[in-house]
Amino acid sequence: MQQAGSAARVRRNPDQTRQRILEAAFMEIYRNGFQGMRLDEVLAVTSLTKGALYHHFPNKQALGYAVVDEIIRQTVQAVWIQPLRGAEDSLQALIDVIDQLPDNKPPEMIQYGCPLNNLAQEMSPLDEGFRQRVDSVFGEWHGATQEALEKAQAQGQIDADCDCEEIATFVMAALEGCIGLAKSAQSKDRLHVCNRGLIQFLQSLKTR
Amino acid sequence: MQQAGSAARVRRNPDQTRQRILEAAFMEIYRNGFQGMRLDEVLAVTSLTKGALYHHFPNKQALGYAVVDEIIRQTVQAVWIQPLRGAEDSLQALIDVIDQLPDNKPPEMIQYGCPLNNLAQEMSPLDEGFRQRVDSVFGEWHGATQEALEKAQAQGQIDADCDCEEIATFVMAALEGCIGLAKSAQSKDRLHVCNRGLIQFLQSLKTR
DNA sequence: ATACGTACCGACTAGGTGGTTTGTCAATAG
DNA sequence: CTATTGACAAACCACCTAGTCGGTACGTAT
Repeated sequence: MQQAGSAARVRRNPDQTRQRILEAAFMEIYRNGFQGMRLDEVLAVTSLTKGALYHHFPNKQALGYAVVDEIIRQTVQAVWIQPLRGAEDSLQALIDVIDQLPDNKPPEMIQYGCPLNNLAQEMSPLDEGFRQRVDSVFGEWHGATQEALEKAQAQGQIDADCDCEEIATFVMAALEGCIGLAKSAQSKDRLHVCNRGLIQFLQSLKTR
Repeated sequence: MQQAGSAARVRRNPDQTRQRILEAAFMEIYRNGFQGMRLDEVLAVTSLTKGALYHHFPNKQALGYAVVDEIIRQTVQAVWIQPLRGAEDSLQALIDVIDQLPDNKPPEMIQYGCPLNNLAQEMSPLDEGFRQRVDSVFGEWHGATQEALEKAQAQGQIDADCDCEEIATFVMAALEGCIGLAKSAQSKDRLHVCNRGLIQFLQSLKTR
């Protein structure tokens, strides 16, 4: 028995410590923005100290970058990219993901919006490093969406003269806009309404 | 000759002083967000002092509220609402405004996005006062868009079974999404692509 | 057992930031 | 001309916050 207090954190586990910092930082950024995140709050949540944080990250900016690269990117992959890969009816899969969005991650999504877009809007004009990382995640998402549309097009579900790359861009934009409007209204119903419009658009692409 | 320095600011003009503070604050908020706006920077830009600012506004929050109520609201009216009122072909007027957006306010719109949506995304979860004011401006915008669509519907341009209120919501959301994506890519071209998608959606509503 | 490097602690610092206060001068009323 | 109020100046304060630094304890190789 070498220590009395904080018995739970058994021994040293630097990887887990780093991960805990990342996840706490993500939540703080999600709620308050990057500029609004306070390192002291991250430390309070994790029950760590300045020493631990600055051992794992050289400064606040690097912590923010790591949150984008390691936390947000994975979330986007899980929510938006994985469900499309391997779906037979990829257009329907896309519609399903959008349709089920309001019920998948409530109420945080309504209250705080999309973590990726939040950072994009806050930091893009202020910090080129953030902008590039966020844009890179958008790029992955865009690629998966485009692929899904092209597959549907190859199957004859979508008009052959549709530009799937442009449509994928618009779908992403519209979706972020829907989430953003719902957030500013703090209303899940508004998200439903908005998403219905987006699905209506996707339906309008179908060959008849 | 009662004073040597600062000869330009002729005499006292409280209304103009207040307006200068508001406009400088707007620009700082537009660039850095509300939390990122520094009062000292507003004062430096206006060549005023703390005394002047706190004479006209009780605190930073009230200044932010006034920026929404007096600056941003007017801008939205001028850009989005006025062009729709009184147009004969209101659907085409809507399309025109969207289409000409990238060339109307460059490059600030690309770099910093939509002032209204920026504040919505940053402050909605953090400050209910901001949220309500921003939501109210969105409401005015929504109303004008809905009216334009309903007028087009009454003229038989749009399918009778379209829900113009819902479509208006989606159009606003998609537009904000387009601007946001363009901002995160810092690319005017991306805004063009996105807007094209939105216009394609509006065209798809037309009766044939 | 010893030595060394990694992981982490926690007090401290420097600079920034919203807000306060006291004072000064212009404008206007009497 | 005088008194009063509004408009602003400028120094000041209390607090916050990112970042630093010397120290300590764990883990492991030797």
